[in-house]
Amino acid sequence: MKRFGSSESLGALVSNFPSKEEVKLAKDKYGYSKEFQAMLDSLEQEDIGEEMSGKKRRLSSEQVKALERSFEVENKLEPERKVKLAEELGLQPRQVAIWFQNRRARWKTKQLERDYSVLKADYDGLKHNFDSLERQNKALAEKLSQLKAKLFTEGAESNGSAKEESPISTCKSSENIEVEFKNLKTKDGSSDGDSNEVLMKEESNGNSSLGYNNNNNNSSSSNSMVNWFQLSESRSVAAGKGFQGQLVRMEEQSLFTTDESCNFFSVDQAPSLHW
DNA sequence: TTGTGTTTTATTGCCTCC
DNA sequence: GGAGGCAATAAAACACAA
Repeated sequence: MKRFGSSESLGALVSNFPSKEEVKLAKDKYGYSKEFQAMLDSLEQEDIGEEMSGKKRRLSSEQVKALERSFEVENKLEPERKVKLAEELGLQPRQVAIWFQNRRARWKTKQLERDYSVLKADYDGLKHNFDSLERQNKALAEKLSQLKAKLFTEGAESNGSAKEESPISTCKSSENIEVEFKNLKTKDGSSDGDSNEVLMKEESNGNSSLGYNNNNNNSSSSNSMVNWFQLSESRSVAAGKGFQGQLVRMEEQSLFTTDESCNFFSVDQAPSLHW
């Protein structure tokens, strides 16, 4: 049934046109004028010629419309429906089957294109976010080294009077850093209660899923640092997912060793993200 | 008009299911 | 082993710029 001879396929090609018998019958029945008779004869010759050459013939727009409607209902074709459709449209059942097959192939291609654009949009969004976080991370690292340098010089100045005091390590303890950030926050006039406000602002900007507000990139580094903490606090409440969520949880659970807090902002050791 | 790219119709070969 | 589906492909029909 799958394989068919050339006569069957040719028959399918000309199936939606009047047969030679039909043309002959009409001539006998209606007795055409000489001119019309000649035209019919030439048509007859053309018809035979096309049948012999086996040219493809496109389906009419009505036939295609009907097939499309049927495809929308169900893209697979049961034998009964195939025969019924073929009868309704004056086509061979095989033509209907082929049309459905090709139509499914076209649909699949389109679907792949749609899936691709969705995935690409997702990827672009994530990449944009990642770049933004990377920039922020860099700025924070720079600020941290500035603070460390400042602290070192202050320590050196006061070192003359308190030599017995334990030397300041190259990296501050996490408690000291925390105290310093708290001071910074109070200097900026912000309080803990502002954290939700930042989050809400951010979410109202349409960055609710992952994003930082990129407009913050040009703000002063102390502001960005404070914002970072505010965001961290807010996100621990908002149960952030993935990378950010992990950072917040680490902070909450005091998982930072002194060394870790030193390296935390290191751009060279950016966390690897498994997409 | 013609060359070229795209779409549509049909064929072939292979695979799976019953 | 027959029936039907799918991927790859051929070839005709069509669209369109030059």
